[in-house]
Amino acid sequence: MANKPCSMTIGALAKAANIGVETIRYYQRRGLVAEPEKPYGSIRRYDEHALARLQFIRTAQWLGFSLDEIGGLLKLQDGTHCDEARALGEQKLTNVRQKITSLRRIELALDGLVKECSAQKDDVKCPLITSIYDGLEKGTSGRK
Amino acid sequence: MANKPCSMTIGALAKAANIGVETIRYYQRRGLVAEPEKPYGSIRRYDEHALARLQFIRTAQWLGFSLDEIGGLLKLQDGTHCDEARALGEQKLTNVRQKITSLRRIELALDGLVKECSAQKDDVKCPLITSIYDGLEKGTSGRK
DNA sequence: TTTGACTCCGTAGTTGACTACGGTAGTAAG
DNA sequence: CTTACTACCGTAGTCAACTACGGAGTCAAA
Repeated sequence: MANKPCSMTIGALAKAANIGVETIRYYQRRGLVAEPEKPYGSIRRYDEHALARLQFIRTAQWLGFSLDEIGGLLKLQDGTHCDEARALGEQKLTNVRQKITSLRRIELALDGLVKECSAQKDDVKCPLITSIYDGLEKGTSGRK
Repeated sequence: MANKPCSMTIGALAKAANIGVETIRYYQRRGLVAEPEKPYGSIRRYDEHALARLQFIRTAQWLGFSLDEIGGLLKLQDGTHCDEARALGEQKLTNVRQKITSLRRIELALDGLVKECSAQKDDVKCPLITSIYDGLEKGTSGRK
């Protein structure tokens, strides 16, 4: 479990995480990733923890969490407020489950649409579009 | 197959579609819905076609399409571009499935975290949070 | 006919998540 | 030591999708 010191500049970190430097700085301002100490008259250095955190953020983001929510998730990390952490975790879990349910409905709907689309040959109307028009019974959602 | 004229003001339309008036006007500016003729010195009236289109937009939005993409879908309406529509649908479907997969991984992780957290209440550290970092192998993530 | 709600329209503000700019200061290759 | 990159930092701009504002016109009930 030993690993090299692995200290990088913000540029190298950005490259490693496939994120823009400015974006990292933006996350720092938002408090999502820490700014490491800056040695007097020198430059900040980042390690693989910073990288892991950036990757976490990207993943969570892709999953549909906002940066604010991700901030909440990340607070689970310091472990100092286990109860709070658990509450947050539970909340997120509920949230995640809702998202899964919602996405599954969407999946079903899209799958049906695409299949109908492939099935129809030289019809005048595209079933995908007509179906969207006809409403396809979505969940309890308005938008987003 | 006959239906009443069903002409509404923009306010009534908004209410019927459960959308703000300003949002409708915004869609008009974006070219997603048409502005009906305005009788000299009077007010525009909207029919059930306008309503259908608004619902189409909302549904498509729920399916994960952006307004630009929706504009694209609407241009395919004549039905002669079914293949294109299907391609768009398939793309979204893939996207949705990736999200579901990832969310299920996070669901597992969160579920584990919460359970462990309840199990050992007054420990100094929640030993589990780190596993969010390790546990999320995610797919090919960039973002969004 | 008055009054109050609604329409019209252009423009401007908001939110979330970046992305760019510009000046100064550190760093690394030759 | 010079030169060419970065890094640092604050501030400002962008993009999508709204949302609000203000003033003038229109409609409908009392």
